[in-house]
Amino acid sequence: MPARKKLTRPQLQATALAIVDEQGLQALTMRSLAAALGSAAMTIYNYVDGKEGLERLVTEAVMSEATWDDVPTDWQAEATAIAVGMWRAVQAHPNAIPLILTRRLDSAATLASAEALLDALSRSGRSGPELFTAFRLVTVYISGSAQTELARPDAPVPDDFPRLAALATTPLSAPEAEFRAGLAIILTGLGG
Amino acid sequence: MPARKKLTRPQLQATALAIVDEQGLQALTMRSLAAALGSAAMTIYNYVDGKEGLERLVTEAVMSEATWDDVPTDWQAEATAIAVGMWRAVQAHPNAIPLILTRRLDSAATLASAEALLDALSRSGRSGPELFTAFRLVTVYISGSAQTELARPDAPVPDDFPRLAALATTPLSAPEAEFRAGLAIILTGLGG
DNA sequence: ACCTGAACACCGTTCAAGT
DNA sequence: ACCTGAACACCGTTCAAGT
Repeated sequence: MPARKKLTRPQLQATALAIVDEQGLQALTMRSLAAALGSAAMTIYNYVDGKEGLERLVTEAVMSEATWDDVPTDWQAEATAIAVGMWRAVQAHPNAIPLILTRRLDSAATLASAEALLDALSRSGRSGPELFTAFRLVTVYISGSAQTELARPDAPVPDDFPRLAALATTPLSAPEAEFRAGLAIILTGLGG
Repeated sequence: MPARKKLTRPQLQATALAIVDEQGLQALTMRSLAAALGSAAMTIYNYVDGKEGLERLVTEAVMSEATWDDVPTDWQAEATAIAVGMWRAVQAHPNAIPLILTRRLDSAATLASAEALLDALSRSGRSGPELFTAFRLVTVYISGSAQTELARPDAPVPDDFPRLAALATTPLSAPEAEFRAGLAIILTGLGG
């Protein structure tokens, strides 16, 4: 009588993401996930390759949420649509952002978005190293944008930095508008 | 007879960074740092605000290494020099990159670089929200570039992603050349 | 003031035993 | 095959005691 599988990977994935969304990244442990699923801690190891595999499950879940309208347009509009789709997926799970920033993103879902973006960028006429540079620029911008707070320190800026202090008082536009504005500059540089 | 200070913050900082550089991020613990300094684990708490304060010490150490030549030139050349200086500081400490990506960078050293970059960008004629967007774009590109591997998955790319597969075989230019190429596109978009 | 060892409440993971 | 509890080797941090 071989033991039946008690859980499924999608089940782990959904529960793990829920824990991260609701209680933060540090609340996701082998033990907490197992408890939420009503099983023993060691059971998780039958579905996932250790803690790192569990974290990969979370980044996959986030990136697979990326969607965009696929109406045929010029390459800039399409690249924008895909980049915004990926950005929105990340922003929907702020607690997972440190994972997105530090883990390798090579799930099928992420690769599909990357392939679509690459296709759009190739229609700018680039190929080979130039295409690679353009692709890297846009993807780096997407992931880097996840960490918006980098630029805006939350502690008061010392007086010796007048330009930063002035920046701290300029009104913010909405996060997505800000993301689109930076992206538009990149696309201009790419020959928009 | 009040107890004398046994350690100094710069001493902690240098030792912590050395541990990260030589043994990786996971090797930096309160206990390992204390042992390297010949004192008890709890002593560290007299110099630093817990583990998070210790990590801040490391990011400060890395970012304070950023330098650049300050010869008067056009704003694009100056922005490039500063950005490359920051990029080099980060690349010199690859094991610290996850910390750089996820921790708030508000040490005086980082703010000084940011102020200089902002000054260069303001000479493009921008101010207010437009200056903010330009600044955010460049800083996001710098930090995002720390994670170069994002774009290039190390596992073989599945056949359903032909463009990514093709990209995986295009020759790499040197990392700094790649960084500069992307930055040049951004500066073109900013009206180079 | 600053230092320290012991103890506490956690981790991820190994191991041996169950079905 | 898959599940599980106990145990191991760690963490960061609290506490009480030293100087």
